[in-house]
Amino acid sequence: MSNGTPKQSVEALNDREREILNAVVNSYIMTAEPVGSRTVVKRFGFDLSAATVRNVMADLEEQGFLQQVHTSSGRVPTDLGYRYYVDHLMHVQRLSLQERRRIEGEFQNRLDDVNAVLRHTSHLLALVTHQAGIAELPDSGQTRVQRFELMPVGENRLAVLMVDNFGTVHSMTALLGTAIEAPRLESLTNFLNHNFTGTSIGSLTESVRLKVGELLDEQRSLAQSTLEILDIMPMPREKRLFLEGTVQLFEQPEFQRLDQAKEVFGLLEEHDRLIDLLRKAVSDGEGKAIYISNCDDNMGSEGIGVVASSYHVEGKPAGLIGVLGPRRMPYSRLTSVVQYTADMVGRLLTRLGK
Amino acid sequence: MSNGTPKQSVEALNDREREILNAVVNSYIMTAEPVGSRTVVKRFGFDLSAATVRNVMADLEEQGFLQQVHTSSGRVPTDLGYRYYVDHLMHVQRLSLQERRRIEGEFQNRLDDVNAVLRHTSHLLALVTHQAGIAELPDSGQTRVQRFELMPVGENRLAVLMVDNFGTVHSMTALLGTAIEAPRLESLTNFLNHNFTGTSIGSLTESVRLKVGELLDEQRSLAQSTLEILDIMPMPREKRLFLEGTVQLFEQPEFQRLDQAKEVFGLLEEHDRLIDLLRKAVSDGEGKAIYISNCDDNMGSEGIGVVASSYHVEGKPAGLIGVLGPRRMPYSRLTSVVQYTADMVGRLLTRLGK
DNA sequence: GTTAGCACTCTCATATATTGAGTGCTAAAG
DNA sequence: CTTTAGCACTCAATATATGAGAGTGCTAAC
Repeated sequence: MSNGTPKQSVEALNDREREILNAVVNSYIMTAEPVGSRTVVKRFGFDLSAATVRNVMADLEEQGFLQQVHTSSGRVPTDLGYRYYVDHLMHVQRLSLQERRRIEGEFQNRLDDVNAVLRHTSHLLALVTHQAGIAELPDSGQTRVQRFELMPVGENRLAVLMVDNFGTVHSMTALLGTAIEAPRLESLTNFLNHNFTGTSIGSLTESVRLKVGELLDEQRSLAQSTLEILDIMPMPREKRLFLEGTVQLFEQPEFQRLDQAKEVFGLLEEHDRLIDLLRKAVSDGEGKAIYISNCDDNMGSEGIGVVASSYHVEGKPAGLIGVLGPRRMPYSRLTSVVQYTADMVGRLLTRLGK
Repeated sequence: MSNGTPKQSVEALNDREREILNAVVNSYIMTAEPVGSRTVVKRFGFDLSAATVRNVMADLEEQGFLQQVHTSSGRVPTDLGYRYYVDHLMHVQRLSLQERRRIEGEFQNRLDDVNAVLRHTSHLLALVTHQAGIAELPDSGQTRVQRFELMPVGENRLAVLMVDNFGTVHSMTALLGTAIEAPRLESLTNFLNHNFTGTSIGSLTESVRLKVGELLDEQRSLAQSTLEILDIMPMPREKRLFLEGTVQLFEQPEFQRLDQAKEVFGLLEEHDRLIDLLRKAVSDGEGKAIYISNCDDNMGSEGIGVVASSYHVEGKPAGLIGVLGPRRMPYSRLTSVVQYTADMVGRLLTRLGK
């Protein structure tokens, strides 16, 4: 209604508008420079005059897809512009055979450990995309207990070891009030293995709690001990993601300004927020899993973009991987890289999980 | 001899020179601005005229302690100037009771795990000093094997668990060529525990290799298996240090220039280089453990300073902690903070190591 | 609907003057 | 011989003017 408000009501653009928007975004992605009307006709061979393009661009600006950094400079895509580009204009670039080979090749060696796989993944993503590569560890709902082992450590400390279905060993230390004697320890171990093998890590505490209620009196004390241990034991609050290639980000022209750079730097330190962004990408991006920062959600993540994809283990979504870079990123290429990599990771981990 | 060469031959400064150098360094540490002669007399109440101070400062420059960023600006300490300040001028500021209380208080809770202790330490250092806090894990020579445990994982994988004297559980996975049957596994475990309990982690592989030579034929095959496992098993190449508070660095005015900032950022990513710097500090600093970047050793660490201290476990140096910041740091305060913290950490870990 | 033309705007780079902090040097005072 | 006052000089930082270049919006003509 009012002056500056874009009329999004009819989001349908006509062919010419779409073509020009596409051109502007593409040009901006490549050069990081504001795009003018002349540039558009020249670089993309439009059979139109600059003046015409100018008119169209003015329309696009009115509709909120483009933006002038100042009166009379070229135009730059807004977040809405990117969104439209990503959702309707961009045609996902298939990976060349060469690129696919490269990714596959990188996954050939040493695949014996979930951590190794995902560290490698983040590294690979960073390498191939020249952005920051992120890889989240599998959801604790997807990893299941395969076996418990208890080891006394010192007088009143107990190491609780748990192997999950991926073969990763989780170790936690519990400080006990009273020492536990050897035979009791053994029966406790048996009790744990007998009752909780196959339980997902995420619901472990819950399961134990439930089980205790069901039990006969004879086993009650065992169960009680279990609870005691699990209560004291800090739940595996381990590293949740791998992050690599962050230095590359600061090569990008948009992060040359120090305030921007500092913001991103802060973001990279907070892994929880990174994971939130990945999640947001997957849910926002209608299958394309692209998040583009907009000023609305003030997550302190202005000016960045995220391409993410979830990897599946045994058919179920287990975790996320992705890349983070400036808002101006070659999404058309990145989406396929990320998706392909996610495929590989999923297949690998499925095999690893037997 | 030649023009610009400072005559370090007689490093002895007279009282006035020392006082003025001290004033300049102190002023620069506080303000991060080049210091002029007038500033010195005013801020430090010298009973001299600016002109006199000017002459002295010119002398100090000739001797290589001060430096002009350009003809006719105030002076700034050189690395040599800092070095002299740290070694001869600075009087270590004792910690206030309040500060000591704070540090002690922070170490009261949850001290059940080496990792937790050191993560906490780096965090604390960052918090108290407003610089980047670093804490290295105990030297692998100091941590000794307390117990082994072997668990089969899947068909041909073996989880090797090792508890060290601090109660930390190290777990590694070894991929085996052939499956190992249960009884053999047990004897292997016994073999390991019997022979290698008490060995330091650092020399473990070495010890095993030696032992194999000494053994009778009957036990030979066991030893052989051990070697096989240890060879395949990647040696605990775990996280070696904790690092926190890095964001604060970029508040400092010296890291406002992007090229400088990027350099430091790169340095922070490379943990090996950080540890080298800590070591360097401890060996350079004649008991004060302060490293000041100078252009000579081109470690890519221009413009930074490090205050470090080693913590001792059972009387022997086990690891390093410290802070990293711009070269201009309030060393007089930091040294005591770091040393006091190192004391605490050492005591804590000694208790933990029984 | 499209285009050419033109006036206008704004950034960027360059040149120029001004100010202020600080220096080096010299000559006089202690 | 040491200290100081005075003065000319240097240099960074700031503001100011200027022109070029890129790009726009608008209007009138095709």
